[in-house]
Amino acid sequence: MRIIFQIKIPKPTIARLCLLYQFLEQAERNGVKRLSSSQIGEQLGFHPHNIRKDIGYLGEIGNTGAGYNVIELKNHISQRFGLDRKRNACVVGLGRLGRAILNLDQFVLKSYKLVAGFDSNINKLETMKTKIDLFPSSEIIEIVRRRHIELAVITVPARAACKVADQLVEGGVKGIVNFCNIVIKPKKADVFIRNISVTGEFHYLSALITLNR
Amino acid sequence: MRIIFQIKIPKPTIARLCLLYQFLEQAERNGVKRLSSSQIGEQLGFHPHNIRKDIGYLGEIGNTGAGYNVIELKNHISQRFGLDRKRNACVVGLGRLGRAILNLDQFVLKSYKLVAGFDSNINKLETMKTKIDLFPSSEIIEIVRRRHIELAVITVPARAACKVADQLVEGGVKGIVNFCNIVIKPKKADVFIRNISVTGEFHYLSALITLNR
DNA sequence: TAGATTGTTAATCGATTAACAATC
DNA sequence: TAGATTGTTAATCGATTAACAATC
Repeated sequence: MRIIFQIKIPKPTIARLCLLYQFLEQAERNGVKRLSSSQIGEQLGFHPHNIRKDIGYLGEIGNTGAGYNVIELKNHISQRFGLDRKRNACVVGLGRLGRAILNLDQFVLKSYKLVAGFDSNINKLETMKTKIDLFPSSEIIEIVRRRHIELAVITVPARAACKVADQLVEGGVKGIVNFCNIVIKPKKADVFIRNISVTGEFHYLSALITLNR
Repeated sequence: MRIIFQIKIPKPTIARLCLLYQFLEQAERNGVKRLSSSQIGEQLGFHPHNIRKDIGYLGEIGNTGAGYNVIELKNHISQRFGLDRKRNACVVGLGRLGRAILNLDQFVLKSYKLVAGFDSNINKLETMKTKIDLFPSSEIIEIVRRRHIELAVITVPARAACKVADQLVEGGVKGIVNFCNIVIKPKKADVFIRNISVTGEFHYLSALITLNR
């Protein structure tokens, strides 16, 4: 028996295990039953050492000599990382991108449920067709609180993004995916923000290409 | 005078400097002329030490005692990372998300130019209204080659993503933003892939929330 | 059993933080 | 000049890679 609860998992490990989780879902759909650390490393582009070490943080065992059971391993990650919990989410800013995300189907969204969409343009809210409830942005704090929304996607124009983020956090949101072309930094230690934009990703790729790293 | 050319820039540094670049653009728009490492660190959530070290890799100097000139620093990053080069890009998969990206305006896209959209559904190509030239997916390799496309966004259904990526790379694409719910690994050392999905980001945020890291 | 593959400790490598002299 | 802030070296910290005993 091992003592596992207080061990701190490094952030790079968390990121890799999330990737591994997605990979295991694929594998499961394809009917793969077992995978060894070297097979996983091969597919994901990591060293097998690294995979084993990462999995070691879960405090759970593969089968010595026979690799990992795909479903078991997947379940361990989802339990440890809280991916098995249903979480409510919302989208703020219903331009093309926001509407595209609001229309993702439940199969793609997995355990996340979109329970609200927000936009500052009230006319837009009235004319839009969607199964998800829509509200004016002025009601963000209240609705987030009432519907226990933990996660949010921001797709408003850049200048409005910071204010929206503050309101979401005030309502109780703990995680934000910010798709605006702007860097938002969390103001509270228990709130996490991912700043993602097509241009930002293009910049990073351009840098890698240029430096050939 | 310093010898700077052969110094290898660590990946975390590249990522931070890309973030810094975006931040400097904001600052410039807001009329900010100078920034110190502690001001930058404050805004971006890094230690000033780290900022200075990172900037040090550019082999260029701030003003001792007076911080960094916003425009100069921005230019150094863009030159070193090749962000000043115009690069052609394309979008493969013209569902809602793909169309949203295809319609991003040039102000948001900065130095990147979308020069082609692809979809396997030819009817869709004929009925879509857009200023960007559209082609059937079967022509990816040819068009990518002919139009010197370096960057691509993939927004096709997950099962088609790998094949699309292979074709893009064969045509000469060097950087891919994959928005599918699937992990694609680059098959050539000089090709870089960013796997991004709303669900994947939600997973990572959920893990951080659950582990409170 | 023999081969394969894990889990874990140790060794290396790299990145972050600290400190301080240089200097505008 | 004095205060502020950089650039850079050194010290610490953390993560990755290597190696190997344990074991299915």
